[in-house]
Amino acid sequence: MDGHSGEKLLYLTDEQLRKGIEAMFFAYRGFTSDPDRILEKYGYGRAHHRALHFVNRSPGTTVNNLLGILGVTKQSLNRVLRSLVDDGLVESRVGQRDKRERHLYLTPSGTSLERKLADAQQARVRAAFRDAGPEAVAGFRKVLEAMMDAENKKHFHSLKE
Amino acid sequence: MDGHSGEKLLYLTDEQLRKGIEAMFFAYRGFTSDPDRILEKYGYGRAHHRALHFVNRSPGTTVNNLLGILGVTKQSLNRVLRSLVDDGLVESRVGQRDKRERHLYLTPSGTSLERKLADAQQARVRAAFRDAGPEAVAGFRKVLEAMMDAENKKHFHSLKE
DNA sequence: TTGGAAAGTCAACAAGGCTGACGTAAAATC
DNA sequence: GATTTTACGTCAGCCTTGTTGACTTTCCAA
Repeated sequence: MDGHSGEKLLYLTDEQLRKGIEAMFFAYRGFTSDPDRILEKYGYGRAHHRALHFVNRSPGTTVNNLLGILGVTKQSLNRVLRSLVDDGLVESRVGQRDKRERHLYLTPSGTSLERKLADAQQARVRAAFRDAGPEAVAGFRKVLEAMMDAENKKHFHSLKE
Repeated sequence: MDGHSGEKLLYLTDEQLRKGIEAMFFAYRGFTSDPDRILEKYGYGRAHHRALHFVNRSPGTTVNNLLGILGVTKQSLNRVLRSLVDDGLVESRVGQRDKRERHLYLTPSGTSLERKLADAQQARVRAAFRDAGPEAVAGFRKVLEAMMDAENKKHFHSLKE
């Protein structure tokens, strides 16, 4: 028996894993709650937020690229995208080189709502980061990245910074 | 200008906050994907997983307590709970002291499915924890806890170590 | 020139949230 | 003892957001 190695691996016990899993569950609820409240006032949902976020992050992205990032069907994305285009928050431009493609951009009102949602969400994350400190934040990022699928990790790294 | 403090607060810039937010989004997808695949085979969804998880964690918990933890309406929970009871995974016992209450327990088959789901989810979390190391895990937990609502933090701490 | 990729659309369906209303039993309170 | 509150269940209906399948149009590229 090696008491030392048992001590070192405390964070891998069933109990600790369960607590980590529960932490993800409860934290994710807080994570989405502030934007959710704003979206409700606009008659939008989380799917609209995600679309606005990633279009803002990669202006000119194609629908197909967005599908890969969001991991939903085109029918599902199209419904969300259509309402955003109809409401004048997103502009869909036919591709120059390849006219089958649609390139997506936020309009000024789209940018404005995205900013509002990001502010709300960032306020909570900023507070959490500040409270936890830089080393905790580094650990947080490290664990989250290790938790991603290979596919999602690719998308994650393809986004700037 | 203070270059030093700018350096120290790098993790609070807009870019870093956005990356933290995106990390949560992509990681949460990985986090739920393994149990989701198992649930599908049983004709269940994430809501069933959550119910099984928390009933397992607090055997004998009341419906009302579970409602608080899950943060959904009783109609929504009831639909899920009914199917689990009908399928013989959860047992609902009338309270001894207060007969209005229903106390919830996993049956052997309920325990078995919960174990299977937990194994799948824990495998990924364990691998992520192992890769990231104990200090990263501590930071991960610290940030997640700071991200929770007061209400959720209360629920989180009420669950046994 | 033709095959296939990209995009859009229609229809139908399911999970899982929600509100509102109603009923029942039991506990708590007046 | 009568009334009110609590805990739970249930019916009905609605919404968002995911799914599959089928079909069309456009248009690049082999």
